[in-house]
Amino acid sequence: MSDAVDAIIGQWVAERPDLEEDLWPVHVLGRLQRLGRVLDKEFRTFAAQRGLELGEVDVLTTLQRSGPPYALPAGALLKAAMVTSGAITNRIDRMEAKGLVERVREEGGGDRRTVRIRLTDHGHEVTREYMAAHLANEARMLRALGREESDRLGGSLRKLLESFGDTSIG
Amino acid sequence: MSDAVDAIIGQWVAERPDLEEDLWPVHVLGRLQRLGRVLDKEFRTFAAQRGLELGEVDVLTTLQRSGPPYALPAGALLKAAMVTSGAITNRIDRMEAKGLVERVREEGGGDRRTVRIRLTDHGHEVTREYMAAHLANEARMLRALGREESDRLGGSLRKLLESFGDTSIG
DNA sequence: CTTGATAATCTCAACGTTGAGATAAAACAG
DNA sequence: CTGTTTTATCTCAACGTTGAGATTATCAAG
Repeated sequence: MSDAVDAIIGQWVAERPDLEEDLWPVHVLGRLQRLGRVLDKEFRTFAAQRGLELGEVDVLTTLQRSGPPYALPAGALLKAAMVTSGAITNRIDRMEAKGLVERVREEGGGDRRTVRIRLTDHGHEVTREYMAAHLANEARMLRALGREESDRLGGSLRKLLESFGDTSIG
Repeated sequence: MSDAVDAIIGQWVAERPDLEEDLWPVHVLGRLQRLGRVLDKEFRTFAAQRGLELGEVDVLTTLQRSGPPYALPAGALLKAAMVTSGAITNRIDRMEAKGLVERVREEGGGDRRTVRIRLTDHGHEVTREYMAAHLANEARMLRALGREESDRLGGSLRKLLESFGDTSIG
């Protein structure tokens, strides 16, 4: 069997035979790049059908899995999401308007620069429903691979992420 | 060893123990999503250091590997790049201004709707230099994995891409 | 031919992100 | 204390993409 990346590599070998020995990384990184695009599209559509932006899902799930009191500083969210400060401000503005989160400033002697983003009751409910549907969808997407090969694949991907220094959430 | 995704899954298990059995797909898809972001950033920086946008590299390499006459209709480019028509028009506008490609309309009895995008001599040279540096960079990125595990990993990723129906370039 | 449907590209406003800079608070040094 | 540096967030213009619609050309029927 062959996929789109095999076709691309085939074209390269035909056009630039001198590169053939150097094309092996494309089997991994070309596919990762392509899978990134495909998954991004898939997840974006999935979120849109439920009235959410992918970046908003990111914030919702980060807050939910952080546990009580389901509130994090904006800085923690932008590191977890790997985006810039402008993007987080934007997302929170939108989500606050939707009633999914609320900005909470420290009351007592806390740091008055930080703004904690807190999941509202509505945000909690939306996130719970979303996660259930999302996990079912992910399981479906991996049907072709099976549990055993998925585990092996996950192991190699972990190794790769570690080698890139991606060892903590934020 | 553990990576950022292990940390994320650990948080979920602590907060929602009832989901534990359903979290296994995250080991694969969560890492793919995260790798997508990391690689995107890496490749984007790499391209920017050479004065190119990632989307422009996409067009350049697609044209180069397509072989003589190094010209494709705009429609072929947008399918290969998995973007919409507006994005391709934009990219070609920019790249034409940079002298990397040129729009060529069919002369004789050809289809006068189609616009062929042709790599200029300058575009050829830029692409050749870029590919050499890019492949060296990719080999470096996979050092931690080694050739053998890279091949196994590539095989599983191919299977996944095939199951998503990603089996041809256009 | 003529009509209608399909196809290829371009146009343009809306959208989310980036990245530099502004603002304000806290931490540190003298 | 006072002045400097660092930290946390917000502001805003520029950028690339999306997605719907416009334009122009081809194809299929009658």
